[in-house]
Amino acid sequence: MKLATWNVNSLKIRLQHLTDWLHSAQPDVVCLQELKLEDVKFPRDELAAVGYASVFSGQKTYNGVAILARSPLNDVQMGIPAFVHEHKRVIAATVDGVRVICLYAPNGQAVGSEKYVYKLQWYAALREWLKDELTRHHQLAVLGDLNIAPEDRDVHDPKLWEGQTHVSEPERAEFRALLDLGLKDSFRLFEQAEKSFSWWDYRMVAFRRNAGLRIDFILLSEALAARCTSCAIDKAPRKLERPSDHTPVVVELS
DNA sequence: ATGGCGCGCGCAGCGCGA
Repeated sequence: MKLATWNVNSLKIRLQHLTDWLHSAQPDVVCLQELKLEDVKFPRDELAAVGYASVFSGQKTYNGVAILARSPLNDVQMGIPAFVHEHKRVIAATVDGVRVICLYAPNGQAVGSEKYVYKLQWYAALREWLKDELTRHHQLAVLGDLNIAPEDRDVHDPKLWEGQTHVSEPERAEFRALLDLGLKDSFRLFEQAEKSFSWWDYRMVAFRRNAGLRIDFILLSEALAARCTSCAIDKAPRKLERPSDHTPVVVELS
C-alpha cells in the first residue's frame, strides 16, 4: 500500500500535474492540501476517471484538503471536533483498514503575530484530538503540510531561518509532542540524503539552489511504522513548468 | 537576501503563502 501527501497550491492549476503523477507514481491513497477551490468546483469526475475516489473539504481562495483513494473512503470526518473554525484544514477517512488524517497546518506568518498564536492553538487542539484518535485507531497515518521544519537538518540555512516561523521552538515543541504520542516521522525511519526538502520558495531560484524546507510529513502509528518499507520525497513534479512550491512525499507499507 | 514568485480575485493591485 502506497500513501502520499502533496500540497498542490491550487488544484485547478495543478490538476494535470496531479493526474500525470497519479499515473506514474501509482499511489493507493493521496492527501492533498491547498486546493483553493469550493467543493462545487472539485474535479471529482476527472479523478474518478483515472481511478480515484475522493473526499474533500474546500473553500474559495484559501486552504482546502482532500483524500483520494483507489479503495472506498469510509467514516469521513472534517475538521478537528473541538476546534471549530472556518478554515478547511483537516479531513480524515478510513481506507483499507487504515485511518488516514490529512492536514494543512496554519502558516503562522510571523512569530508573535495573531496567526502564529492561532497556529499554536491549532496544534494544541490537534495534539489532543490525535491522542484520542490513536486510542480508537491502531493503524493510523497523519499526512500533510505541517508547516514546521522540526530540526535544523530540515532547513537549508538554519542561521538564516533562526527565530522565524516554521523553526521557532514552540512550533518544534508541537511537532515533538506529536512524536511523543507514539507517531513516527516515516522519513527518518530510513537513511536519507542530506538536505532533503519538500518545499522551495518560488523566488530566488530556490529550487535550483536547493534552498528549501522539509515541512511535509507522513507520520505513522507504531503498528503502521512496523509495516513501512520506504519513505521518499519525489522531486520530479517540482521540476515541471508552473509547479507547486511543494512536492509529494510517499511511503510504502507492506 | 527581507524580496525578486505564484496563487486567487477580478480588472488593479493586494493579501497570502513559507
